[in-house]
Amino acid sequence: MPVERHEDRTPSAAQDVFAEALAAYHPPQGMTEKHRRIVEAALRIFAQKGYAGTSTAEIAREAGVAEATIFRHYKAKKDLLLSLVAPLMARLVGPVAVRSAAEIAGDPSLSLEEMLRRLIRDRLHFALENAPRFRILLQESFFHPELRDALWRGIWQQIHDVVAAALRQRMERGEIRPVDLEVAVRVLVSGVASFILPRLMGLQAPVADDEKEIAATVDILLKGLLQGPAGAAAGVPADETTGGPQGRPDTEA
Amino acid sequence: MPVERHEDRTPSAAQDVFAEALAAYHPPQGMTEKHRRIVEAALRIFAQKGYAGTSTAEIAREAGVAEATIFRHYKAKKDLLLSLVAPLMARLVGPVAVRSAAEIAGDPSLSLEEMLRRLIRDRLHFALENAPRFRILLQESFFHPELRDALWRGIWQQIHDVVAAALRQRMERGEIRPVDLEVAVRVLVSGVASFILPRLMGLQAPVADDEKEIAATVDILLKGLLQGPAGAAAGVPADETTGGPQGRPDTEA
DNA sequence: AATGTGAGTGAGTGATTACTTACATCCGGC
DNA sequence: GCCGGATGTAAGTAATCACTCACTCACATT
Repeated sequence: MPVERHEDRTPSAAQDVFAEALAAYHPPQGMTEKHRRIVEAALRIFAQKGYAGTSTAEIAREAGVAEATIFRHYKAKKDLLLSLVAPLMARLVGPVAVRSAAEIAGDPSLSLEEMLRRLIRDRLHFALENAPRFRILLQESFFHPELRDALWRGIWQQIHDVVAAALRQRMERGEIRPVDLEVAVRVLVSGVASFILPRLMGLQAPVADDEKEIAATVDILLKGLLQGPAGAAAGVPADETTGGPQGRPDTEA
Repeated sequence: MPVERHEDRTPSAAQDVFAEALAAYHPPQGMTEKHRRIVEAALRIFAQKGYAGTSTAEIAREAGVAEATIFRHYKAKKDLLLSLVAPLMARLVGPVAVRSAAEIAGDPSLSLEEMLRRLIRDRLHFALENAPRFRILLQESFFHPELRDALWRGIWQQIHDVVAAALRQRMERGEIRPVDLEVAVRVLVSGVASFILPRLMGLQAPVADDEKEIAATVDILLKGLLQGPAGAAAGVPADETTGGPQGRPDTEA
Protein backbone atom coordinates (compact mmCIF):
# COMPACT_ATOMS: atom_id res chain seq x y z
CA MET A 1 0.00 0.00 0.00
CA PRO A 2 1.44 3.29 -0.96
CA VAL A 3 -0.76 5.05 1.51
CA GLU A 4 0.61 2.93 4.30
CA ARG A 5 4.16 3.28 3.32
CA HIS A 6 6.18 1.86 6.15
CA GLU A 7 3.82 -1.05 6.39
CA ASP A 8 5.91 -3.63 4.62
CA ARG A 9 9.21 -2.53 6.04
CA THR A 10 8.61 -3.81 9.51
CA PRO A 11 8.34 -7.57 9.81
CA SER A 12 6.03 -7.13 12.78
CA ALA A 13 2.64 -7.82 11.20
CA ALA A 14 3.82 -10.07 8.49
CA GLN A 15 3.22 -13.78 8.32
CA ASP A 16 1.32 -15.90 10.80
CA VAL A 17 -0.65 -12.93 11.89
CA PHE A 18 -3.07 -14.33 14.36
CA ALA A 19 -0.74 -16.49 16.32
CA GLU A 20 1.27 -13.37 17.03
CA ALA A 21 -1.67 -11.07 17.59
CA LEU A 22 -3.38 -13.51 19.88
CA ALA A 23 -0.22 -13.95 21.89
CA ALA A 24 0.14 -10.19 22.18
CA TYR A 25 -3.45 -9.80 23.23
CA HIS A 26 -3.75 -9.16 26.90
CA PRO A 27 -7.24 -8.86 28.31
CA PRO A 28 -8.58 -5.42 29.29
CA GLN A 29 -7.82 -5.65 32.95
CA GLY A 30 -4.06 -5.82 32.30
CA MET A 31 -4.14 -2.50 30.47
CA THR A 32 -3.27 0.92 31.71
CA GLU A 33 -5.88 3.63 31.50
CA LYS A 34 -4.31 5.23 28.44
CA HIS A 35 -3.85 1.95 26.68
CA ARG A 36 -7.51 1.16 27.19
CA ARG A 37 -8.50 4.53 25.78
CA ILE A 38 -6.38 3.92 22.69
CA VAL A 39 -8.16 0.65 22.07
CA GLU A 40 -11.56 2.22 22.56
CA ALA A 41 -10.80 5.11 20.23
CA ALA A 42 -9.36 2.84 17.56
CA LEU A 43 -12.37 0.56 17.78
CA ARG A 44 -14.73 3.47 17.33
CA ILE A 45 -12.88 5.26 14.53
CA PHE A 46 -11.83 2.19 12.55
CA ALA A 47 -15.44 1.03 12.55
CA GLN A 48 -16.55 4.36 11.22
CA LYS A 49 -13.88 5.36 8.72
CA GLY A 50 -12.00 2.18 8.07
CA TYR A 51 -8.38 1.32 8.76
CA ALA A 52 -6.83 3.08 5.78
CA GLY A 53 -9.02 6.12 6.32
CA THR A 54 -7.92 6.61 9.90
CA SER A 55 -4.64 8.21 10.94
CA THR A 56 -2.75 7.37 14.08
CA ALA A 57 -2.82 11.08 14.87
CA GLU A 58 -6.60 11.01 14.98
CA ILE A 59 -6.69 7.95 17.20
CA ALA A 60 -4.27 9.60 19.60
CA ARG A 61 -6.23 12.84 19.62
CA GLU A 62 -9.51 11.02 20.24
CA ALA A 63 -7.95 8.91 22.98
CA GLY A 64 -6.35 11.94 24.61
CA VAL A 65 -2.81 10.58 24.46
CA ALA A 66 0.33 11.45 22.55
CA GLU A 67 0.73 9.78 19.20
CA ALA A 68 3.92 8.08 20.33
CA THR A 69 2.02 6.33 23.10
CA ILE A 70 0.26 4.22 20.49
CA PHE A 71 3.61 2.98 19.26
CA ARG A 72 4.71 2.24 22.79
CA HIS A 73 2.05 -0.48 22.82
CA TYR A 74 1.94 -1.49 19.16
CA LYS A 75 4.89 -1.85 16.85
CA ALA A 76 2.86 -0.68 13.88
CA LYS A 77 -0.58 0.64 13.09
CA LYS A 78 -1.54 -2.70 11.62
CA ASP A 79 -0.76 -4.48 14.89
CA LEU A 80 -3.37 -2.27 16.52
CA LEU A 81 -5.91 -3.36 13.93
CA LEU A 82 -5.08 -7.01 14.44
CA SER A 83 -5.27 -6.69 18.21
CA LEU A 84 -8.85 -5.50 17.78
CA VAL A 85 -10.10 -8.36 15.63
CA ALA A 86 -7.97 -11.18 17.01
CA PRO A 87 -9.98 -11.73 20.19
CA LEU A 88 -13.16 -11.80 18.12
CA MET A 89 -11.68 -14.38 15.80
CA ALA A 90 -10.55 -16.36 18.80
CA ARG A 91 -14.01 -16.33 20.31
CA LEU A 92 -15.58 -17.25 16.99
CA VAL A 93 -13.43 -20.25 16.18
CA GLY A 94 -12.36 -21.05 19.72
CA PRO A 95 -13.69 -24.06 21.59
CA VAL A 96 -16.24 -22.04 23.57
CA ALA A 97 -18.18 -20.63 20.64
CA VAL A 98 -17.95 -23.78 18.60
CA ARG A 99 -19.12 -25.91 21.46
CA SER A 100 -21.97 -23.52 22.22
CA ALA A 101 -23.15 -23.50 18.62
CA ALA A 102 -22.55 -27.20 18.18
CA GLU A 103 -24.53 -27.94 21.30
CA ILE A 104 -27.51 -26.06 19.98
CA ALA A 105 -27.18 -27.44 16.48
CA GLY A 106 -26.45 -30.99 17.49
CA ASP A 107 -29.02 -31.42 20.21
CA PRO A 108 -31.37 -34.06 18.83
CA SER A 109 -34.05 -33.30 21.41
CA LEU A 110 -34.58 -29.84 19.97
CA SER A 111 -37.04 -29.46 17.15
CA LEU A 112 -35.44 -28.13 13.99
CA GLU A 113 -37.55 -25.05 14.42
CA GLU A 114 -36.43 -24.38 17.95
CA MET A 115 -32.84 -25.12 17.03
CA LEU A 116 -32.85 -22.50 14.30
CA ARG A 117 -34.50 -19.94 16.50
CA ARG A 118 -31.95 -20.43 19.22
CA LEU A 119 -29.12 -20.25 16.71
CA ILE A 120 -30.36 -16.95 15.33
CA ARG A 121 -30.90 -15.49 18.79
CA ASP A 122 -27.52 -16.73 19.94
CA ARG A 123 -25.60 -15.32 16.99
CA LEU A 124 -27.56 -12.07 16.88
CA HIS A 125 -26.81 -11.50 20.53
CA PHE A 126 -23.13 -12.26 20.04
CA ALA A 127 -22.86 -10.07 16.94
CA LEU A 128 -24.51 -7.06 18.53
CA GLU A 129 -22.39 -7.46 21.64
CA ASN A 130 -19.25 -7.16 19.51
CA ALA A 131 -20.68 -4.92 16.81
CA PRO A 132 -17.69 -2.61 16.22
CA ARG A 133 -15.20 -5.46 16.13
CA PHE A 134 -17.47 -7.38 13.76
CA ARG A 135 -17.87 -4.43 11.50
CA ILE A 136 -14.13 -3.83 11.36
CA LEU A 137 -13.41 -7.48 10.65
CA LEU A 138 -16.00 -7.52 7.92
CA GLN A 139 -15.04 -4.35 6.13
CA GLU A 140 -11.29 -4.77 6.41
CA SER A 141 -11.47 -8.32 5.09
CA PHE A 142 -12.08 -6.70 1.71
CA PHE A 143 -8.57 -5.29 1.73
CA HIS A 144 -6.40 -7.56 3.86
CA PRO A 145 -5.98 -11.04 2.46
CA GLU A 146 -4.92 -12.48 5.82
CA LEU A 147 -8.16 -11.28 7.35
CA ARG A 148 -10.18 -12.56 4.42
CA ASP A 149 -8.55 -15.96 4.70
CA ALA A 150 -9.06 -16.10 8.43
CA LEU A 151 -12.69 -15.10 8.08
CA TRP A 152 -13.26 -17.59 5.31
CA ARG A 153 -11.26 -20.58 6.44
CA GLY A 154 -11.91 -20.02 10.12
CA ILE A 155 -15.37 -18.72 10.63
CA TRP A 156 -17.23 -19.86 7.56
CA GLN A 157 -15.85 -23.35 7.71
CA GLN A 158 -16.81 -23.60 11.37
CA ILE A 159 -20.34 -22.47 10.70
CA HIS A 160 -20.57 -24.69 7.69
CA ASP A 161 -19.39 -27.79 9.49
CA VAL A 162 -21.70 -27.32 12.46
CA VAL A 163 -24.77 -26.60 10.36
CA ALA A 164 -24.00 -29.32 7.82
CA ALA A 165 -23.58 -31.90 10.56
CA ALA A 166 -26.88 -30.93 12.16
CA LEU A 167 -28.67 -31.07 8.82
CA ARG A 168 -27.18 -34.41 7.86
CA GLN A 169 -28.24 -35.88 11.17
CA ARG A 170 -31.82 -34.75 10.69
CA MET A 171 -31.81 -35.75 7.06
CA GLU A 172 -30.86 -39.29 8.01
CA ARG A 173 -33.68 -39.34 10.49
CA GLY A 174 -36.01 -38.35 7.68
CA GLU A 175 -36.90 -35.11 9.37
CA ILE A 176 -35.91 -33.00 6.40
CA ARG A 177 -36.01 -33.65 2.68
CA PRO A 178 -32.97 -35.00 0.85
CA VAL A 179 -31.74 -31.67 -0.49
CA ASP A 180 -28.22 -30.73 -1.50
CA LEU A 181 -26.41 -30.20 1.78
CA GLU A 182 -24.10 -27.45 0.56
CA VAL A 183 -26.95 -25.45 -0.90
CA ALA A 184 -29.08 -25.96 2.19
CA VAL A 185 -26.31 -24.68 4.45
CA ARG A 186 -25.79 -21.67 2.20
CA VAL A 187 -29.47 -20.74 2.13
CA LEU A 188 -29.87 -21.29 5.85
CA VAL A 189 -26.83 -19.26 6.84
CA SER A 190 -27.70 -16.46 4.44
CA GLY A 191 -31.17 -16.34 5.95
CA VAL A 192 -29.65 -15.91 9.37
CA ALA A 193 -27.16 -13.37 8.02
CA SER A 194 -29.95 -11.35 6.45
CA PHE A 195 -31.33 -11.05 9.92
CA ILE A 196 -28.12 -10.02 11.61
CA LEU A 197 -26.13 -7.96 9.09
CA PRO A 198 -28.54 -5.04 8.64
CA ARG A 199 -28.67 -4.61 12.38
CA LEU A 200 -24.90 -4.79 12.58
CA MET A 201 -24.50 -2.14 9.90
CA GLY A 202 -26.92 0.26 11.52
CA LEU A 203 -29.30 -0.02 8.61
CA GLN A 204 -32.64 -1.57 9.44
CA ALA A 205 -35.77 0.33 10.19
CA PRO A 206 -36.89 0.31 13.80
CA VAL A 207 -37.90 -3.28 14.28
CA ALA A 208 -41.15 -3.99 15.96
CA ASP A 209 -40.56 -7.42 17.36
CA ASP A 210 -37.41 -9.47 16.98
CA GLU A 211 -39.01 -12.68 18.19
CA LYS A 212 -41.79 -12.45 15.68
CA GLU A 213 -39.35 -11.86 12.85
CA ILE A 214 -37.17 -14.74 13.93
CA ALA A 215 -40.18 -17.04 14.00
CA ALA A 216 -41.31 -15.91 10.56
CA THR A 217 -37.82 -16.34 9.12
CA VAL A 218 -37.47 -19.84 10.47
CA ASP A 219 -40.96 -20.68 9.27
CA ILE A 220 -40.11 -19.74 5.69
CA LEU A 221 -36.75 -21.47 5.73
CA LEU A 222 -38.31 -24.70 6.96
CA LYS A 223 -41.56 -24.78 5.03
CA GLY A 224 -40.75 -22.71 1.99
CA LEU A 225 -43.03 -20.30 0.26
CA LEU A 226 -45.22 -22.58 -1.75
CA GLN A 227 -48.70 -23.51 -0.72
CA GLY A 228 -48.49 -27.08 0.56
CA PRO A 229 -50.19 -29.72 -1.57
CA ALA A 230 -52.60 -30.54 1.23
CA GLY A 231 -52.81 -27.38 3.31
CA ALA A 232 -49.70 -28.40 5.20
CA ALA A 233 -48.73 -25.03 6.61
CA ALA A 234 -49.50 -24.78 10.28
CA GLY A 235 -46.89 -22.28 11.45
CA VAL A 236 -47.03 -18.55 11.98
CA PRO A 237 -50.03 -17.07 10.15
CA ALA A 238 -48.39 -13.67 9.68
CA ASP A 239 -50.87 -11.53 7.78
CA GLU A 240 -48.29 -8.75 7.50
CA THR A 241 -49.47 -6.43 10.22
CA THR A 242 -50.89 -8.73 12.82
CA GLY A 243 -49.64 -7.78 16.25
CA GLY A 244 -51.43 -10.34 18.36
CA PRO A 245 -49.88 -12.43 21.12
CA GLN A 246 -48.22 -14.89 18.84
CA GLY A 247 -44.57 -14.05 19.38
CA ARG A 248 -42.84 -15.94 22.15
CA PRO A 249 -41.27 -13.59 24.66
CA ASP A 250 -40.28 -16.45 26.95
CA THR A 251 -37.11 -18.28 25.72
CA GLU A 252 -33.89 -19.04 27.51
CA ALA A 253 -30.72 -17.03 28.13
CA MET B 1 -11.22 12.46 6.97
CA PRO B 2 -7.77 13.45 8.05
CA VAL B 3 -6.22 11.11 5.57
CA GLU B 4 -8.05 12.80 2.74
CA ARG B 5 -7.29 16.25 3.83
CA HIS B 6 -8.34 18.47 0.98
CA GLU B 7 -11.54 16.52 0.63
CA ASP B 8 -13.85 18.88 2.40
CA ARG B 9 -12.31 22.06 1.07
CA THR B 10 -13.56 21.67 -2.44
CA PRO B 11 -17.32 21.84 -2.85
CA SER B 12 -17.06 19.55 -5.86
CA ALA B 13 -18.14 16.25 -4.40
CA ALA B 14 -20.35 17.60 -1.73
CA GLN B 15 -24.09 17.41 -1.67
CA ASP B 16 -26.32 15.89 -4.30
CA VAL B 17 -23.58 13.62 -5.38
CA PHE B 18 -25.19 11.49 -7.98
CA ALA B 19 -26.97 14.13 -9.92
CA GLU B 20 -23.59 15.74 -10.42
CA ALA B 21 -21.64 12.57 -11.03
CA LEU B 22 -24.18 11.25 -13.45
CA ALA B 23 -24.16 14.50 -15.37
CA ALA B 24 -20.37 14.42 -15.50
CA TYR B 25 -20.37 10.85 -16.67
CA HIS B 26 -19.68 10.61 -20.34
CA PRO B 27 -19.77 7.15 -21.85
CA PRO B 28 -16.51 5.43 -22.76
CA GLN B 29 -16.54 6.30 -26.43
CA GLY B 30 -16.24 10.02 -25.68
CA MET B 31 -13.03 9.47 -23.73
CA THR B 32 -9.50 9.94 -24.83
CA GLU B 33 -7.15 6.99 -24.64
CA LYS B 34 -5.44 8.26 -21.50
CA HIS B 35 -8.70 9.08 -19.79
CA ARG B 36 -9.90 5.56 -20.47
CA ARG B 37 -6.73 4.14 -19.00
CA ILE B 38 -7.18 6.22 -15.87
CA VAL B 39 -10.67 4.84 -15.40
CA GLU B 40 -9.50 1.28 -15.95
CA ALA B 41 -6.62 1.61 -13.52
CA ALA B 42 -8.79 3.23 -10.88
CA LEU B 43 -11.40 0.54 -11.26
CA ARG B 44 -8.82 -2.16 -10.81
CA ILE B 45 -6.92 -0.63 -7.90
CA PHE B 46 -9.90 0.72 -5.98
CA ALA B 47 -11.48 -2.72 -6.14
CA GLN B 48 -8.35 -4.28 -4.75
CA LYS B 49 -7.11 -1.83 -2.12
CA GLY B 50 -10.09 0.40 -1.51
CA TYR B 51 -10.48 4.10 -2.10
CA ALA B 52 -8.66 5.33 0.99
CA GLY B 53 -5.87 2.81 0.45
CA THR B 54 -5.14 3.97 -3.07
CA SER B 55 -3.11 7.07 -3.93
CA THR B 56 -3.62 9.16 -7.03
CA ALA B 57 0.08 8.64 -7.72
CA GLU B 58 -0.44 4.90 -7.97
CA ILE B 59 -3.41 5.26 -10.27
CA ALA B 60 -1.41 7.54 -12.54
CA ARG B 61 1.58 5.19 -12.54
CA GLU B 62 -0.61 2.20 -13.32
CA ALA B 63 -2.41 4.09 -16.08
CA GLY B 64 0.83 5.36 -17.55
CA VAL B 65 -0.10 9.03 -17.29
CA ALA B 66 1.07 11.98 -15.27
CA GLU B 67 -0.63 12.46 -11.94
CA ALA B 68 -1.86 15.89 -13.02
CA THR B 69 -3.76 14.30 -15.88
CA ILE B 70 -6.15 12.73 -13.40
CA PHE B 71 -7.02 16.16 -12.09
CA ARG B 72 -7.51 17.46 -15.61
CA HIS B 73 -10.51 15.12 -15.80
CA TYR B 74 -11.66 15.05 -12.17
CA LYS B 75 -11.75 17.93 -9.78
CA ALA B 76 -10.93 15.68 -6.86
CA LYS B 77 -10.06 12.07 -6.15
CA LYS B 78 -13.54 11.48 -4.83
CA ASP B 79 -15.10 12.57 -8.11
CA LEU B 80 -13.17 9.78 -9.78
CA LEU B 81 -14.65 7.29 -7.32
CA LEU B 82 -18.14 8.58 -7.92
CA SER B 83 -17.72 8.48 -11.67
CA LEU B 84 -16.98 4.76 -11.33
CA VAL B 85 -20.04 3.81 -9.31
CA ALA B 86 -22.54 6.30 -10.72
CA PRO B 87 -23.19 4.47 -14.00
CA LEU B 88 -23.72 1.26 -12.05
CA MET B 89 -26.20 2.94 -9.78
CA ALA B 90 -27.91 4.41 -12.80
CA ARG B 91 -28.24 1.02 -14.43
CA LEU B 92 -29.45 -0.53 -11.20
CA VAL B 93 -32.20 1.91 -10.41
CA GLY B 94 -32.75 3.21 -13.92
CA PRO B 95 -35.81 2.31 -15.95
CA VAL B 96 -34.03 -0.37 -17.96
CA ALA B 97 -32.96 -2.57 -15.07
CA VAL B 98 -36.14 -2.06 -13.13
CA ARG B 99 -38.28 -2.86 -16.13
CA SER B 100 -36.22 -5.96 -16.91
CA ALA B 101 -36.48 -7.27 -13.36
CA ALA B 102 -40.09 -6.25 -13.03
CA GLU B 103 -40.94 -8.01 -16.26
CA ILE B 104 -39.45 -11.23 -15.00
CA ALA B 105 -40.93 -10.88 -11.54
CA GLY B 106 -44.34 -9.68 -12.66
CA ASP B 107 -44.97 -12.09 -15.50
CA PRO B 108 -47.90 -14.17 -14.30
CA SER B 109 -47.35 -16.81 -16.96
CA LEU B 110 -44.03 -17.81 -15.42
CA SER B 111 -44.06 -20.39 -12.69
CA LEU B 112 -42.68 -19.08 -9.42
CA GLU B 113 -39.85 -21.54 -9.83
CA GLU B 114 -38.93 -20.37 -13.30
CA MET B 115 -39.27 -16.75 -12.26
CA LEU B 116 -36.79 -17.16 -9.43
CA ARG B 117 -34.35 -19.03 -11.62
CA ARG B 118 -34.43 -16.32 -14.25
CA LEU B 119 -34.04 -13.65 -11.62
CA ILE B 120 -30.96 -15.32 -10.19
CA ARG B 121 -29.42 -15.90 -13.61
CA ASP B 122 -30.21 -12.36 -14.65
CA ARG B 123 -28.72 -10.71 -11.56
CA LEU B 124 -25.72 -13.06 -11.43
CA HIS B 125 -24.90 -12.22 -15.01
CA PHE B 126 -25.26 -8.52 -14.39
CA ALA B 127 -23.19 -8.63 -11.21
CA LEU B 128 -20.32 -10.56 -12.76
CA GLU B 129 -20.34 -8.29 -15.79
CA ASN B 130 -19.77 -5.29 -13.52
CA ALA B 131 -17.82 -7.07 -10.81
CA PRO B 132 -15.21 -4.39 -10.01
CA ARG B 133 -17.76 -1.59 -9.91
CA PHE B 134 -20.00 -3.70 -7.71
CA ARG B 135 -17.21 -4.52 -5.37
CA ILE B 136 -16.19 -0.89 -5.06
CA LEU B 137 -19.75 0.24 -4.45
CA LEU B 138 -20.20 -2.42 -1.81
CA GLN B 139 -16.99 -1.90 0.10
CA GLU B 140 -16.98 1.88 -0.06
CA SER B 141 -20.56 2.09 1.14
CA PHE B 142 -19.16 1.18 4.54
CA PHE B 143 -17.33 4.48 4.70
CA HIS B 144 -19.23 6.98 2.58
CA PRO B 145 -22.70 7.76 3.88
CA GLU B 146 -23.88 9.09 0.52
CA LEU B 147 -23.02 5.79 -1.09
CA ARG B 148 -24.64 3.86 1.71
CA ASP B 149 -27.80 5.88 1.38
CA ALA B 150 -27.87 5.50 -2.37
CA LEU B 151 -27.33 1.78 -2.12
CA TRP B 152 -29.96 1.43 0.54
CA ARG B 153 -32.65 3.81 -0.62
CA GLY B 154 -32.05 3.22 -4.31
CA ILE B 155 -31.14 -0.36 -4.90
CA TRP B 156 -32.61 -2.18 -1.97
CA GLN B 157 -35.91 -0.38 -2.18
CA GLN B 158 -36.13 -1.18 -5.89
CA ILE B 159 -35.43 -4.84 -5.32
CA HIS B 160 -37.77 -4.92 -2.40
CA ASP B 161 -40.65 -3.33 -4.27
CA VAL B 162 -40.33 -5.57 -7.29
CA VAL B 163 -40.06 -8.77 -5.31
CA ALA B 164 -42.75 -7.78 -2.84
CA ALA B 165 -45.18 -6.97 -5.66
CA ALA B 166 -44.53 -10.31 -7.33
CA LEU B 167 -44.99 -12.17 -4.08
CA ARG B 168 -48.16 -10.34 -3.18
CA GLN B 169 -49.63 -11.11 -6.58
CA ARG B 170 -48.96 -14.80 -6.20
CA MET B 171 -50.10 -14.81 -2.63
CA GLU B 172 -53.46 -13.40 -3.67
CA ARG B 173 -53.73 -16.13 -6.25
CA GLY B 174 -53.12 -18.64 -3.49
CA GLU B 175 -49.94 -19.86 -5.10
CA ILE B 176 -47.85 -19.21 -2.01
CA ARG B 177 -48.65 -19.35 1.66
CA PRO B 178 -49.74 -16.26 3.56
CA VAL B 179 -46.34 -15.47 5.07
CA ASP B 180 -45.03 -12.14 6.24
CA LEU B 181 -44.16 -10.26 3.06
CA GLU B 182 -41.21 -8.35 4.46
CA VAL B 183 -39.60 -11.45 5.87
CA ALA B 184 -40.24 -13.41 2.70
CA VAL B 185 -38.56 -10.74 0.60
CA ARG B 186 -35.60 -10.67 2.94
CA VAL B 187 -35.11 -14.42 2.91
CA LEU B 188 -35.57 -14.61 -0.83
CA VAL B 189 -33.15 -11.81 -1.64
CA SER B 190 -30.57 -13.09 0.82
CA GLY B 191 -30.80 -16.50 -0.81
CA VAL B 192 -30.06 -14.93 -4.15
CA ALA B 193 -27.31 -12.81 -2.63
CA SER B 194 -25.69 -15.86 -1.09
CA PHE B 195 -25.41 -17.17 -4.59
CA ILE B 196 -23.94 -14.04 -6.12
CA LEU B 197 -21.78 -12.42 -3.44
CA PRO B 198 -19.18 -15.17 -2.97
CA ARG B 199 -18.61 -15.21 -6.71
CA LEU B 200 -18.33 -11.45 -6.75
CA MET B 201 -15.77 -11.46 -3.97
CA GLY B 202 -13.59 -14.09 -5.56
CA LEU B 203 -14.29 -16.51 -2.78
CA GLN B 204 -16.20 -19.60 -3.78
CA ALA B 205 -14.64 -22.90 -4.62
CA PRO B 206 -14.68 -23.88 -8.28
CA VAL B 207 -18.34 -24.48 -8.91
CA ALA B 208 -19.34 -27.55 -10.81
CA ASP B 209 -22.61 -26.49 -12.30
CA ASP B 210 -24.28 -23.14 -11.84
CA GLU B 211 -27.61 -24.29 -13.23
CA LYS B 212 -27.81 -27.17 -10.83
CA GLU B 213 -27.03 -24.93 -7.88
CA ILE B 214 -29.60 -22.38 -8.97
CA ALA B 215 -32.24 -25.08 -9.22
CA ALA B 216 -31.38 -26.45 -5.80
CA THR B 217 -31.44 -22.98 -4.24
CA VAL B 218 -34.84 -22.19 -5.71
CA ASP B 219 -36.11 -25.58 -4.66
CA ILE B 220 -35.22 -24.97 -1.04
CA LEU B 221 -36.55 -21.44 -1.01
CA LEU B 222 -39.89 -22.57 -2.39
CA LYS B 223 -40.41 -25.85 -0.61
CA GLY B 224 -38.38 -25.40 2.53
CA LEU B 225 -36.33 -28.00 4.27
CA LEU B 226 -38.94 -29.97 6.11
CA GLN B 227 -40.23 -33.27 4.91
CA GLY B 228 -43.69 -32.59 3.55
CA PRO B 229 -46.61 -34.09 5.50
CA ALA B 230 -47.55 -36.34 2.57
CA GLY B 231 -44.34 -36.88 0.67
CA ALA B 232 -44.93 -33.65 -1.19
CA ALA B 233 -41.39 -32.98 -2.37
CA ALA B 234 -41.01 -33.67 -6.05
CA GLY B 235 -38.24 -31.27 -6.98
CA VAL B 236 -34.54 -31.78 -7.44
CA PRO B 237 -33.42 -35.01 -5.74
CA ALA B 238 -29.91 -33.77 -5.02
CA ASP B 239 -28.12 -36.60 -3.24
CA GLU B 240 -25.11 -34.38 -2.66
CA THR B 241 -22.74 -35.73 -5.25
CA THR B 242 -24.97 -36.85 -8.06
CA GLY B 243 -23.66 -35.57 -11.35
CA GLY B 244 -26.18 -37.08 -13.70
CA PRO B 245 -28.07 -35.24 -16.44
CA GLN B 246 -30.56 -33.61 -14.15
CA GLY B 247 -29.54 -29.99 -14.44
CA ARG B 248 -31.30 -28.09 -17.18
CA PRO B 249 -28.81 -26.66 -19.66
CA ASP B 250 -31.53 -25.42 -21.96
CA THR B 251 -33.02 -22.10 -20.73
CA GLU B 252 -33.43 -18.80 -22.52
CA ALA B 253 -31.10 -15.87 -23.15
C1' DA C 1 -1.41 33.94 -39.75
C1' DA C 2 -3.63 34.77 -35.55
C1' DT C 3 -6.36 33.00 -31.94
C1' DG C 4 -8.53 29.82 -29.00
C1' DT C 5 -9.09 25.32 -26.72
C1' DG C 6 -8.69 20.97 -24.46
C1' DA C 7 -5.31 17.36 -23.38
C1' DG C 8 -1.29 16.50 -21.12
C1' DT C 9 2.61 17.13 -17.93
C1' DG C 10 7.08 18.30 -14.85
C1' DA C 11 7.80 20.46 -11.01
C1' DG C 12 6.33 21.91 -7.49
C1' DT C 13 2.85 23.20 -2.90
C1' DG C 14 2.02 22.71 2.16
C1' DA C 15 -0.08 19.42 4.87
C1' DT C 16 -0.14 14.93 6.70
C1' DT C 17 1.56 10.22 6.95
C1' DA C 18 3.49 6.26 10.00
C1' DC C 19 7.00 5.88 12.80
C1' DT C 20 11.55 7.09 15.77
C1' DT C 21 14.53 9.14 19.10
C1' DA C 22 15.79 11.10 23.17
C1' DC C 23 14.35 12.21 27.35
C1' DA C 24 11.47 12.55 31.26
C1' DT C 25 8.39 10.31 35.09
C1' DC C 26 6.64 6.83 37.80
C1' DC C 27 6.93 2.70 40.90
C1' DG C 28 8.34 -1.53 43.30
C1' DG C 29 12.33 -4.23 45.06
C1' DC C 30 16.73 -3.84 47.21
C1' DG D 1 18.79 6.09 48.05
C1' DC D 2 18.99 3.84 44.00
C1' DC D 3 18.23 1.03 40.28
C1' DG D 4 15.52 -0.99 36.31
C1' DG D 5 11.87 -1.56 33.70
C1' DA D 6 7.59 0.09 32.08
C1' DT D 7 4.75 4.21 30.73
C1' DG D 8 4.43 8.40 28.47
C1' DT D 9 5.65 12.24 25.42
C1' DA D 10 7.72 16.48 22.67
C1' DA D 11 10.00 16.89 18.77
C1' DG D 12 11.50 15.23 15.35
C1' DT D 13 12.20 12.05 10.48
C1' DA D 14 11.71 11.09 5.48
C1' DA D 15 8.21 9.79 2.62
C1' DT D 16 3.94 10.40 0.67
C1' DC D 17 -0.51 12.73 0.35
C1' DA D 18 -4.02 15.29 -2.78
C1' DC D 19 -3.78 18.90 -5.49
C1' DT D 20 -1.97 23.31 -8.26
C1' DC D 21 0.74 26.00 -11.46
C1' DA D 22 2.81 27.29 -15.48
C1' DC D 23 3.62 25.55 -19.47
C1' DT D 24 3.79 22.82 -24.15
C1' DC D 25 1.53 20.67 -27.82
C1' DA D 26 -1.88 19.36 -31.34
C1' DC D 27 -5.57 20.87 -33.71
C1' DA D 28 -9.69 23.61 -35.11
C1' DT D 29 -11.76 28.15 -36.33
C1' DT D 30 -11.43 32.36 -38.17
